[in-house]
Amino acid sequence: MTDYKIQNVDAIRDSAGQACSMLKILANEDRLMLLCQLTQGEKNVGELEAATNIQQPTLSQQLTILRKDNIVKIRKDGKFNYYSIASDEVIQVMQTLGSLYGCNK
Amino acid sequence: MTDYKIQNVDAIRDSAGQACSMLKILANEDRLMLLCQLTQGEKNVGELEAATNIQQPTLSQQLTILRKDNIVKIRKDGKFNYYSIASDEVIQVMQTLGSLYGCNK
DNA sequence: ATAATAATTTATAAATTAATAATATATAAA
DNA sequence: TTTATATATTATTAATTTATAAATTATTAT
Repeated sequence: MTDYKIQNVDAIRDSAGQACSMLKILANEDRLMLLCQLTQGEKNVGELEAATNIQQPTLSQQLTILRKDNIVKIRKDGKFNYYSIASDEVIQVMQTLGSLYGCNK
Repeated sequence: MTDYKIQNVDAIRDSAGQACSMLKILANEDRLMLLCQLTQGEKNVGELEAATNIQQPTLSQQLTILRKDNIVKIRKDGKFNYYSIASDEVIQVMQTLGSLYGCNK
């Protein structure tokens, strides 16, 4: 190839890396469905199950992934576990996606 | 679980599906780097290689994926292939990501 | 024609993610 | 304290994605 000017490739890759780890988590239909629901506010697992038709163990699994990456936070109340979105970045991306695909309507 | 009201789950899943197929393509560090570059305008493969340090066959492979999903379009000029972003949705998402992580600066 | 440059394609192994089923834990009600 | 409900965890297999290397095509210049 010809010689072109190289400018702060590492900085760009670093940004891309950060954005990418978030996108990898969003890039799953179940998780996206769950986050869609949570953009409307806190919901417990049963509510999420009813709103998404995702079977319970799968749902719990995906919530665990979201929890571990600090995308959502949990609040326990009796035998119910309530989830809500914890990441401002995710809220913003979900907003953009919602306006493009209507997935948070 | 308790019984909750179910409303248009299928419609939401459909939206999530669409958004998800786009996110799956963005959720790769190399592809994201390339799209970052292309938000600045059309670039040929050599320029993309220099700007990203992605080795050429990998780069070509990822561009093929982006092309097949109509995320980018190609313009051939002599022995150079110029790429640019073809999807308005992707432009919007990249813009949001750029404002959050600075990856299109 | 031959060589050089720009880019793509193909193949394969390794790694990651998703799908599914079974089991376990925690809280509350009977 | 047994039972039911809500939720989480673990294990296993299947599928998808990524990484890497080798070979090929296309265009231009010599």
